[in-house]
Amino acid sequence: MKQLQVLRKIAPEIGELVERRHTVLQNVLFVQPIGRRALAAKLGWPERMVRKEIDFLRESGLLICDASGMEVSPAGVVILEELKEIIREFHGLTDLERELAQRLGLKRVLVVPGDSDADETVKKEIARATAEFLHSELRSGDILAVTGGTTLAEVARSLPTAQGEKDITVVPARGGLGENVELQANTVAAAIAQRLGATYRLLHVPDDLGEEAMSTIAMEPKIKELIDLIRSARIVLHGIGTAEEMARRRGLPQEYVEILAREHAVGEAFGYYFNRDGRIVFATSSVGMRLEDLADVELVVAVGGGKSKAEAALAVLSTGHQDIYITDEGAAREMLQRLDKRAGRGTR
Amino acid sequence: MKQLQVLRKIAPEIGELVERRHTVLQNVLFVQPIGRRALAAKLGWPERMVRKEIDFLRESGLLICDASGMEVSPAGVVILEELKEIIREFHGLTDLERELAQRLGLKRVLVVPGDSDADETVKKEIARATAEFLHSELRSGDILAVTGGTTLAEVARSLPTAQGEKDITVVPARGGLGENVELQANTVAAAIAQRLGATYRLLHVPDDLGEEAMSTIAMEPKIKELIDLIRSARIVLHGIGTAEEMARRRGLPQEYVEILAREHAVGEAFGYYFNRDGRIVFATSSVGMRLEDLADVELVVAVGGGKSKAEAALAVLSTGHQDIYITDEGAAREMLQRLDKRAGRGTR
DNA sequence: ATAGCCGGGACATTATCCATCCCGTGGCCT
DNA sequence: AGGCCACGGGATGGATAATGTCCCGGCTAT
Repeated sequence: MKQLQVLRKIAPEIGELVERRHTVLQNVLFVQPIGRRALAAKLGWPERMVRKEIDFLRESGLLICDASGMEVSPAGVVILEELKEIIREFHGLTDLERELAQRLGLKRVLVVPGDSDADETVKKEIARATAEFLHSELRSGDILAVTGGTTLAEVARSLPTAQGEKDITVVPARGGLGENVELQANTVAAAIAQRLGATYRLLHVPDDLGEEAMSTIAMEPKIKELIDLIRSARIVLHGIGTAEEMARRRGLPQEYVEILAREHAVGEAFGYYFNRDGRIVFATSSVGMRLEDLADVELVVAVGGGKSKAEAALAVLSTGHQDIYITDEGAAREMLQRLDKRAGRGTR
Repeated sequence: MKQLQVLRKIAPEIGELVERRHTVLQNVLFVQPIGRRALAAKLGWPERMVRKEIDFLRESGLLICDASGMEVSPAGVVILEELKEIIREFHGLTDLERELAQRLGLKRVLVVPGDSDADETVKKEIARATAEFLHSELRSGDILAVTGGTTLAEVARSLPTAQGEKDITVVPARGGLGENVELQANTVAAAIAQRLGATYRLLHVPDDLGEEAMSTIAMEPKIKELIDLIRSARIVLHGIGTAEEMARRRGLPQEYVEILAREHAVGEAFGYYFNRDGRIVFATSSVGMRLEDLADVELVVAVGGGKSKAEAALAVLSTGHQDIYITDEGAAREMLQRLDKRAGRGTR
């Protein structure tokens, strides 16, 4: 703990060094087997630099090369695991977590090193951290409501495959959202349930229905029962997206996109679009968990990383409904910076 | 602890780096203020290397430069202190201590990093460690018997200046030994006593007396009383020297030197010369603590570092009278190596 | 006053690093 | 089964940084 800080004082370059090698190792692990050139392109590093690190890691036995490319050796995987805590220390993430949690009024914030925008393996790490957290929180009898999105889909893949000794039900937080099918809440819920050995219930509701049709459907006994089940969830796990990207991904009609622009929507979470003050400025017509229902949920976990999502996350989290926020360093630092800027303007 | 080992696996060069800077800092602290060139000469490093580290340390605020040379800043002193444990970890000294203690049948071995032969500050560190250990072991009412030697003289200088709240008596283990006065046991005893705020009794006996004259003197009531006091010591702290060097330092007559050579004397401790099996092959004629008296002493502490003293230390320690041995890494590793070699030959 | 050592700067030389290309090979697709 | 593509590893010339060495102005101690 303290020793690392001392080391950094006497030899600051070790930070860079360790991090470079950690990044290489992690990225190789992520898409192994991979070639040197592809890796260089992926990292945006000069090929020679990648090569140097590769050479070192290979000679250290942390990486093995065969004809098809490079892979992380078992020893490398162990090292990678052990490095995690060190990197966290280097980045001062524990302090960052504490400060962000306090400023956002959350129970806890989890921050993984890196920035999803710059390094896609970071997203995997977020998912991994989320999966780990989820796994430790889930109890028998729980109802878990989840949303869709790339991050959540990744969370499912990061969960350990367990036999269903716990009696858990996984449901989508809201109905189908017109996205790519493997990113839909239904799909994610099913995937998570499968990993957990849990049961799941799906909510198949078209997304582009009018308000009346929607309420009609919601009256349907079987649907209604399911909606009630969703609203009784003990844990809600949802992603956070930027308004812009989500609108694009859902193929939102032009008229609605204009509304979003006019109202300065920046963040999105399970179908609601928020402006930077956390006010709902638009909502997709769907059924299931509503924003106000979150107040009755015991544990609301939000996930989302990447510097570009910082403003979105601030918007969503300022609704005050979340308990836990899992993100990456890029988003976390950007959020703090924006909060500082606002505070500065506020007191001026 | 474990983190350091992980770091070394992923970035072995940090060991070198940290150690270089630590060495510079420690050496500067030792003879500050000192100039760049003098330091380079002292360390035997290229001037440019010293300069690079100096530049770094200065910019980090660990070192300050004025016209008269460089000094370690207060922050540097703190870092230096914190680095000690890290360096110990790097060198695996804890394991080294354990193994050596077991092989030598000692209660405990203390090893400081480095080699006194190559770096004179290491001797200071041995002295420092000895002083610290001594300070923690001394109790009220103790009688402490010490020998002479450069290391022991340094121990005195490393002791904290304390007011004499403890009732301690410091005595020389044996009579005057014809050495340089500030290295004599009497002088060392006085110096240690002064630092501890203790009382001391000195034993002024010429060194070159015949055996008969010596016994006559030993019969003298006041002398006898003092000798008895010495033999009742609870703690004995003695240095270890190579036979060759001690003979030279004491100006031993040629005839005796020949005896030492013929008998393969390698080690020396308070006037006794030992061959590598720990057998006494020669003894200076003096009075005070005899080898066999050590059996009745509660705590016998031997001190001595430097690779060149490894064989001497092995000889002295194989008498089995010592409880604690304080040394440096250079001597410790050399001793282990020699032990291994002997064991190898033994089983062959 | 002066001689010696101090830090800092300058500079040519050397070693290292880096981008880029090429080659033999193995797997994969056709 | 054969050709193609991407892989790792090696080689090379040019850029870049590190290095050894010297000198200078200033301060200190004598």
